[in-house]
Formats: sequence, C-alpha cells, structure tokens
Amino acid sequence: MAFENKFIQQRIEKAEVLREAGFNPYSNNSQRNTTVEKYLNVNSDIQDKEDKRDENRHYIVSGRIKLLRIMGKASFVKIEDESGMLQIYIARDNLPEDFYNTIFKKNIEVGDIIEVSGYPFVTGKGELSLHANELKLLTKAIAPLPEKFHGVTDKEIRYRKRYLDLIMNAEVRKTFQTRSKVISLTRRFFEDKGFLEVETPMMHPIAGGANAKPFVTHHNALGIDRFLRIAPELYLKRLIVGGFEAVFEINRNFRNEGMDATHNPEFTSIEFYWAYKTYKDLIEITKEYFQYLFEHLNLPTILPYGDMEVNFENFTEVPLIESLTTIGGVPAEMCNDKESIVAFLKSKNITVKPGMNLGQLQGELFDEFVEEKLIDPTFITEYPVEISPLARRSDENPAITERFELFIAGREIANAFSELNDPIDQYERFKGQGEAKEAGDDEAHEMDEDFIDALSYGMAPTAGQGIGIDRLVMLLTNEHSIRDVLLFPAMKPIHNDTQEQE
RNA sequence: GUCUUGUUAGCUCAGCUGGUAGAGCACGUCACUUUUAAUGAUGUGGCCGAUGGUUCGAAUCCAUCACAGGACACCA
Repeated sequence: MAFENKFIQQRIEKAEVLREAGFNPYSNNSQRNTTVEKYLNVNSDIQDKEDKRDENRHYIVSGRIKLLRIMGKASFVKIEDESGMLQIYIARDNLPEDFYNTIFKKNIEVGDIIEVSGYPFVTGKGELSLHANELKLLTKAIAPLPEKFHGVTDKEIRYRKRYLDLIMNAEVRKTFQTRSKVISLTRRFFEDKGFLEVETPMMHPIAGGANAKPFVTHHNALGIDRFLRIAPELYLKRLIVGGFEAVFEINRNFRNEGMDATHNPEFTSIEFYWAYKTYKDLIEITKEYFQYLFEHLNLPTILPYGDMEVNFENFTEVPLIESLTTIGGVPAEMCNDKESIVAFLKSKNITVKPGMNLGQLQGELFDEFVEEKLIDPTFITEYPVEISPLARRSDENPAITERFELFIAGREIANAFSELNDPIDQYERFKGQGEAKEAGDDEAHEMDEDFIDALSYGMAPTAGQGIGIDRLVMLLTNEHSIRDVLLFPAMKPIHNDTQEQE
C-alpha cells in the first residue's frame, strides 16, 4: 500500500528521470556555506546599493521548496531552512543548457530539498533574494505537501504526522524551541544554585511518590513485574538521606489515566529537593525561578493566556481554608465541619463519595470553587494532612502540613512541601493509605518499606517541589492543549491491529 | 468512563427537504525573463471513515463500530 497514491507515483517517476539524467535524487554532498537567516542579515546592505546587487558575493544555501512560481524562462522559488525563508530567482540563461527546461521545470517541485548557489540581489518589489547560477537537488520528496495557503490544520494529522506539522507551520517550531529553552533554563537555574542533577529509576518495584495508577511492565530475566514510575520523589529523598543536599531531576513520569487537554500518559516534570530548607524557602526560589525564566525568554511580565491576563509580578500566598471563603465564596462556618461541607456540596449539585474525611472534603471545595479563579500566580498553603501523605505536619497545627501548590491561570503548576522525615509518622500515613486502598481508592499510596527504612537512618529537614514542565510551557506559549507542547503526543493507533491480550 | 460535534480528492472546504460527486490549491499539458497564495487556458483526479439497515434509489435518513476535536468526571 505504501506508494500507491497517484501523486506519489508521479513523483517517483520524476526521481527516476533525474537519476537517468545523472542527477542523484538523494545526493548527500551538500556544500551549504550559510543559513537563510545569516544570508539575509549579511546581505541586508544590498538594499542600499545603486544596482541592488553584488555579483562578487557568492553563497550556497539549502532548503525545502515551499513555493514555486514558474514564469516561462524565469522562476521564483521560496526555500525554507530551519532559520527562515529565502526567495531564489532562477533564470534559464544562468543555468547550464537545457537544465532549466528539462530538469528544473519538469522534475523539481514543491517539497523537494534543493541547494542553490548564487549572488545576492534585491528584486523590483524590494525583496532581498538570491540570483541562482547553480541548482542541485539534494532530496526528492515523493509525497506532496499539503496546500500552500491553508497548510495542514487537521489536528489529527498534525499530531500523528508531527513532521508534516513542523514543515508547514513555522509557529509550531517556535513553540518547541521555547519548550527546549524552558528546560535548558530550568537546568541552568538549579545548577547555578548548586543543585546536582541526578537520574533515578524509571522502573519501580513499587509505584510511589504520587497518587496515580501506574503502567505495568515485565522483567523477563527476573520474572517480575515493574511499574513505570509515577513520580521520582521517593528516590530523590533517598538521595537526601544519603547526604546530597540539593538534587533535581528533569524527566518523564507515566500515569495510566485519562487523556485530555492537560493530561498525557507520559509527561515531564522537574522535582527538586533541598536539605535544611522549608517550604517557605521554596516559595522564594519559585518566584526567583519565574523571574529568571521571564528574563531569559524575553517575556512580558503580564502574559496573555487565552482570554486571561496573568500578572507574573503579582505572586500571592493564601492558606487553603482561607481561600475557600475569600476566593471561593464558601461560608466560613461551613469549612471545618464534615457534615456542613457535604450538605453544602449537595446543595450545589456536586456528588461526594461517601466516607470522605474533612481534608478530602476541603480539597473538594477548593477544586470546585477556588482553583479556576486563581489567575495570577497564587501559592495555596496549609494543606490538610489527609490529602498530603508525604508532607511534614505544621508544628503549630498537626492537622495541616507545611505545603503549597502554585496555581496560575486556574491551573496547578507546582506542588511543594517541607518533607515528612519522621519515619514513624510516614509509616503510619502509608498504613492509612493502605486502608484507603482496601476501601477502594486504587490510587492510594503503596507502603514502601525500603523508603521507611531509608528515613529511619535520618533525612535532614528538607523541602521538595515538583513543577509540571508541560503545563508550564503551555502557560508560556499560550497553548491550551498539552498535545501542542508535546512533539509526539499519545494517540490511539489508527488500525485496530494492536489487539489487547486478555 | 459519559455526553457532544466531526470524518467527502494529496491539502483546505462546499454538497439544501434522499435522485449517479463540486470548488480552490496541488498535479498534467500549453503560454509567459522580476513574481509574492504569480497569472491565463485546458485536463486528470473520489469505495463520500467502516459495517449493517430503511428505500425503487443513500455522501445525505437510522444503528453499530473506529478515529479525532470539544465539554464533563479523575488526576499533574
């Protein structure tokens, strides 16, 4: 089925004609000596010259043909490389005899990758171009490109054939360049602060560090199942036990859950752990981190996101319980009583699972009435202990933890806390999670005895934080689907040939 | 997982209350030596997502399935 399409057939024939004429349709002896961007910069002075040209300069540029305008004995070709688009002027009489008519006009077309040498000049309409005196095909594209004006807009094609999306949509390339910069800047920021970048296992015997369903895989030699990690947290903390005082890991996590605009089965996060610090220090470093990103990405501090405007100079801190009333509009007297909350939620037509404890209900209120209203960056602090199984209790109030989540544009961006380092308390909380699991909560934490063992040797007081990189990039690039910031988002197979094994 | 909207030429899209499938771009042929989505002429191109059903007749109506988008639920 591969090459049956008639357009592809036609182009294969052209490649054959070229081969027979002595032109390799997949030549690899590129002589390129400049990029489009450099060419346009270096030769911008041509605009000011009297005859608008300099035949003494000589450049070789390469790129994919995006537009082709043949006008009899002369043609204009727009080629594109990673750095930009350049117009090439090709006249019959400047090329070898017959090359223009029999090779160029008949067998080279939009989508092909060519190399052109010539000199800079400015056209009558004022566009700095390249006057070709040699043209060589580097790569024949046998598949035709999508339509030149509308390009490819079908999201399914764009995600499944990202290469085509990248060829056709320059702004998509830009989004991924920004993503790359964000990751690189993040790495540099933490390195400069003295953090050590580490790699911890992707395959875990116990999927811990978060509440989520894992993917399961199998180790043949050992004959045991492994879980793709849902979070690196418990391993990073083992490193703090071991004596590293500041570590971070930027890497993938895998969660076997639903997919939508903000969830992909594999996603990237940074987690960092900092000994002898508390969540208060994390608030400060987070603000600094954002400032650093904005500065190096040259972003305005008031950033549009959809129809919102996010002011990145306006970071605030609000305790969770307080936010329920001041931001969510929940009557204050309701917030600390289970029955009242259940009644309140019911009155708003929100169904609550039976048996939820006070902390879970408060979390429910927050999700329902507060989260989407947090546009400017807001640190929500003082989370109930019941929904924070790995966070340290507040010394003043053991019902709450030294934790915050950072919300921006109505979405959670970071989760952070002073780490629980009391092995007995951690053990009890794992046990509590185990009971929740028995009761049907299949995302509750597993007991990790090795981790308890590690804590038993003593982990210095530590603060740790996770930031979702994908969502951060979405925020910074004004994209509204996680698929638009992932080069190859997860998609179902088109053909039903991956039959599930029962 | 639920609801909802899509799926027609390589791409972007029309196609009314059922009557043998349309445009633009691309492609072929011709003309054209400074164009800008070049232009003019002309031609090729389709199992109308898949399978069933209703009907004399289905791209169109109905059902099921597949894939996608959006919303909701859960989570990051």
